[in-house]
Amino acid sequence: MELASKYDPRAIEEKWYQFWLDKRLFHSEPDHRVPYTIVIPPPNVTGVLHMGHMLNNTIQDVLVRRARMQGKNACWVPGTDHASIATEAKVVKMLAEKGIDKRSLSRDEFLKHAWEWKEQYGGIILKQLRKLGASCDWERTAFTMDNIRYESVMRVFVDLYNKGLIYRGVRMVNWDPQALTAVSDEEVIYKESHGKLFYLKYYVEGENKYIVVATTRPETIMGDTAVCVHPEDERYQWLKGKKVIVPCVGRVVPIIMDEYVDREFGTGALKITPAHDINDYNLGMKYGLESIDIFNDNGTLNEHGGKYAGMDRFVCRKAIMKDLEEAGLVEKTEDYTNKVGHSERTDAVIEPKLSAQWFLKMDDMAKKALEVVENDTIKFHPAKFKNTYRHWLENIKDWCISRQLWWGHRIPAWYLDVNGKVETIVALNEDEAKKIAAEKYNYTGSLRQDEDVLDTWFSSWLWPISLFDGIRNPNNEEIKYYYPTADLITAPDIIFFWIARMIMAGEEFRDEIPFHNVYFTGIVRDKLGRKMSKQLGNSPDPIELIEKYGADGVRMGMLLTAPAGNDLPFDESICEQGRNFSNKMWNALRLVSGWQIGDIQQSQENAVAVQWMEQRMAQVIEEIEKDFDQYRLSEALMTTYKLAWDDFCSWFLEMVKPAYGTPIDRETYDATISIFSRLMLLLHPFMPFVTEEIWHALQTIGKDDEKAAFINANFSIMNQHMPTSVFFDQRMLDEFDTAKEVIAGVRNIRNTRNLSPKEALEVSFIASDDRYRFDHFYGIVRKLANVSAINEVKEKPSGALSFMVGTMECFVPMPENVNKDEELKKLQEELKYAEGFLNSVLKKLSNEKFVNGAPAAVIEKERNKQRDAETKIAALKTQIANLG
RNA sequence: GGGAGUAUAGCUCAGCUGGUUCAGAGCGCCUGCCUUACAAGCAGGAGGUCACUGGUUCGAACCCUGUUACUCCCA
Repeated sequence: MELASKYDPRAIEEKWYQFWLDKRLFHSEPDHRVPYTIVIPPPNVTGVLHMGHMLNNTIQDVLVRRARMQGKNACWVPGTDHASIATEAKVVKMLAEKGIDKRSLSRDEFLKHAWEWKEQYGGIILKQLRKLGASCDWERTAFTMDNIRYESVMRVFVDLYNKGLIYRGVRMVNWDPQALTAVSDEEVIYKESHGKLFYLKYYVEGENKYIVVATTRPETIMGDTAVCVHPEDERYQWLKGKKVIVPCVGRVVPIIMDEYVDREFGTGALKITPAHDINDYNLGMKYGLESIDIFNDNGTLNEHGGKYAGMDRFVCRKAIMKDLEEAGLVEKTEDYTNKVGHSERTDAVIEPKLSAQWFLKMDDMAKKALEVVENDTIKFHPAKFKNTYRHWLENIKDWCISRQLWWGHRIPAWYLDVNGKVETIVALNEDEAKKIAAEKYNYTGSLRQDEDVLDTWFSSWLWPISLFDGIRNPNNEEIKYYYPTADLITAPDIIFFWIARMIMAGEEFRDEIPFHNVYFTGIVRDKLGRKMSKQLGNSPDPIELIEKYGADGVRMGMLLTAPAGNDLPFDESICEQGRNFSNKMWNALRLVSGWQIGDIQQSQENAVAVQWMEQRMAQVIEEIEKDFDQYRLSEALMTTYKLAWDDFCSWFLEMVKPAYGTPIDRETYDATISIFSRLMLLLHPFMPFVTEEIWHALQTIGKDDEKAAFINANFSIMNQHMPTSVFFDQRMLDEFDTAKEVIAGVRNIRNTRNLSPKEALEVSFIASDDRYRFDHFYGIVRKLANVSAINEVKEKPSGALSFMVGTMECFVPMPENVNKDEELKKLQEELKYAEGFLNSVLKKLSNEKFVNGAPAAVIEKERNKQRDAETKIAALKTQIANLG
């Protein structure tokens, strides 16, 4: 069969993914094997694949595929989350485009549209993951709002409510006036913004004096109910006990004195608006101030806004400043830069707002969640994220879990009026609630369900448990088998949103951690170090990248520059390296598949080549295993890459490659196929497609009749056993390293002296010491450096060029055209370096403190260095003398 | 404002417990090659005051002081 000289991934990748699916090779069921479980960080159901997903899921796939090949029962569970705010926003927009106003719909009607939308457009991302090669168990695909997950959330809510951990209260929340919902503290992004600091005059009641108050938000003066100064501020002692008039509004409010005030900021006087600032709110509680809410939910002013009622908050700011100016109530205006909170979802400026919300108490859960990370029951890779984690958990606040939306898990709380008092019933469903109403309150009328839904994270925090139905059926076989999961792979920006809370849920509902290791990926940035985002348009389309470089190429590109926890400056050209590597492997296959096998004896060189390659492979496998143990995936890949490209292709194949038109012996051929196949196994987790293709080809070379049967069987590289490290002969590897240097030395001389590679050279050497013996490799040196003879000599042959391998001097005959001055110069430079080095060693050895203080082994090493340097210097001096 | 992290070759990163000729890898770059698997390639080569400063030590890229720059998190 003829193979194309360039590897074309397209058809091949599609073919094998379908093959894996057809044979259900990704599917897992509990059995006697050791489980290896990963749950996917559920992407937003509205999302499309971006580079962050590519990185994240490539890493997961590498780990899962490796575990599977190590004989574990690997299970990677995929799914999506319902993303309340994002999805609702999309559906509202879609409806608006059809001319439908959300407000004209009932809740049920709206949800019907939302589900339709989800069925039609949601989850594209999961299909895209297939192109990447993700070996997810698709039969287990879950959604945070499917039946099992929905009911799990309900149960958890009821349970926590009954434990007294969930409560409803009026609190200051982060209000998103665009999405019309509260968002959690974690969903607020603070951005630097250039604004103004306005200095306003508050006249003292009944006097012609005033106090100046600085504010960035003059529109909130409608809600002012006090002015606060520091009790020790000498400038304001005269105000004690007095009242001031809020400019424009005319309201008379008290002066309060509290140490909270920063005397350095502005004028040291602070206006207090308890309804619209969290700190003001706290002061309001402390001093019993009135709280006047001046905003509507959409960020316009309400009836308390007086003449500004109905105006948007930012329009109002301008209008009110104009009026204040005209009334002479503005002292001055300064430019001012401060951090303003924006909604993570809509980017709207967050409005602190008092409202009734549901909260989950965090104190006890936080304690447990912190402990298991602190004591390494759960390991973080890299460990530096423990600091961030600790800091958050030690300063944790209760979690606001309600959202004023329709799309999501509706809060299972029902209200009823009993003797003019509102009672709350929390139950799994309305029937249960009615039962309770009847039993507890003897009430049989209708109930009113809470209008709000739960924060999306309130379902994702259960993910590792609810995926295996462990909330509803805590003792089922699957949860017992798959939980706790092995590794969680995610970006550090959701360490609080998700990771911490999953740990809490694990402890709370299963009394067990949800995973053993957390691998933090970096954030994918562009070449300029900017975060990739839709707005900037600096993110390449992953699907286009895959079409261009192949999934294998892109996977390799992503992994190569992605050490754990480090940001990843992504440049498309690194995918090229991956594509080139696929091509290299492909061409190795082309070479091997073209070999004719002859009925001949294995040569000594080939025998040694095979032996050496086996040793080298064993050595590298050990390194790879170490890399994986430490979650150093990019290093593991680079190590494998070099084994394949350098050791296997550049060295081994060149050693055993038969001359054109001649056959190879059976023994070497079989060994080559075996080594090549194992190489593909090692590489498979990183590059699943090309390795499956080549592996299959290798098993069936020259056996066309067996091919079909082979494919029909469930043979796949996926479930072969990953080679493990075995004992290897270090001496042999060292010997080869010497041979390699001899070969490089000869090639270098050819290169720099313009000697044809076709002309054979004779090499001789003086072995000063046994460390540099390379007896087994003479034949290989002859073949790879085109050397006609290798002779050990006692003295330097006359008329020869030389180079050194360690302390061994090697010689090749001096070509005619050699430039003696240049040779001399080179030798003298080398000599100078060697003498300098010797000096530094001698200095150490003549230092009494060193000789007395350093361990014996270190001193011995220094003495060896001294001897080596002296040998080398002597050799160089002779060479110089001979030349001159 | 509080906390954390990073700084090593042109770029992206390794460098473990301070001690081999320890200053490394990949990419890029330079030179020469279309040598019957591969130019998506082969062979060879050049590149660094380990951010700066002071200290500890017989010995520092590594430990400690301070400085600077950048990044992230929290308020």
